[in-house]
Amino acid sequence: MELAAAKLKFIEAWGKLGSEWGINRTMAQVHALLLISPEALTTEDIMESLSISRGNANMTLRDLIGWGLIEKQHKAGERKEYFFADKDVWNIARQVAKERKKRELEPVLKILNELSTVAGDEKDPEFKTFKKSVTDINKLANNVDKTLETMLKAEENWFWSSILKVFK
Amino acid sequence: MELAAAKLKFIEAWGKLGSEWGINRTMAQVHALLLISPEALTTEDIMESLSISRGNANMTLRDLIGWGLIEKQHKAGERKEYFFADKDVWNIARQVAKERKKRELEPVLKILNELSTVAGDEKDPEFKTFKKSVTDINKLANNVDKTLETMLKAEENWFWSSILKVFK
DNA sequence: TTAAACTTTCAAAACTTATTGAAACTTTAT
DNA sequence: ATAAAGTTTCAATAAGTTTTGAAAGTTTAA
Repeated sequence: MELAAAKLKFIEAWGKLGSEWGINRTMAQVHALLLISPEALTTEDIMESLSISRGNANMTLRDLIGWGLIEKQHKAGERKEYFFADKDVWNIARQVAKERKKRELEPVLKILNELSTVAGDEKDPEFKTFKKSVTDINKLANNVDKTLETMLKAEENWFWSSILKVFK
Repeated sequence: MELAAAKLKFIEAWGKLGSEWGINRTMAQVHALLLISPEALTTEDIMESLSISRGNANMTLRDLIGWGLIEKQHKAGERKEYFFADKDVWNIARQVAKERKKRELEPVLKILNELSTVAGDEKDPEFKTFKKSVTDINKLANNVDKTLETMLKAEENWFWSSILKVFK
């Protein structure tokens, strides 16, 4: 396979994966483009490579900075802003895990805790079923939360060797 | 908090979480409703509880069956079909993990393997950067795949106690 | 201070996805 | 065989999301 074709395929696949995970396609594609680019790129470069408008490129770049996945770079003597992506895939995974934990898991944990306080008649099947589901989900969510917490602090090699050793 | 209010809140929260995870809101809500319902429900019950149309209810129920999250139930002497959800939260988590692995992770692994075969000049920064990203993502994805594989086979208590023990 | 270079914003348009509702279809009981 | 009960389909529509592009804003150099 040719490098040029492989790049296109990679960008496309990353975009698709992103959209299945609630990250918009363009954002994932811009990230992919920067990830495989050895040099920092300008807004213009990105607009051209992906055939997107200036407005779209600008918003997307801002979002990616907000997710901690890319950074601005200033080149001495140049007006233009350049963007580059952290190339360390473990950092990327941690950064995404951190953001999703904050944006999604934590609000859910908060609600589950509230819902655990519901009072009712232990003889009522409606109450019992509700309580059991909420309690069980709460436990699961807490375990996920603790595991993510560990992941955020961990070195890649240590993390996987620990997990895979136990499970092999 | 009142049981009735708590139920509504749970259904709403589950729906929101679903939509953040690429599962449509209605599907997540129907699942939530069945999860906290001690009895199997009819299409009518669901339509009414969630104020959705017959067509939508029918499609959503079919999708949930496709995900292995709910089942049809026949009551002796009744024409109507009833639906109920597996109440075991670990089973649900496994089922979701299994489907997403199949639908999302496996296609990505396939593409990554194709992309790893790309040939090029080791001195070319374009090539080196591309190759490194693809290789690193491939490794990460394989580790996730193995971990999920273990999870699919595991008992809940064993799984979490193994993970949390190592990480404490 | 001015104007060129560049960035940001946001309302409108394009696109995508979800939902409705009525018609077609299937099953069952008589 | 028929009609009642129930289920499924799908074209039309609604709702939601993303993208555009032009105007407004900002920064820099001369």
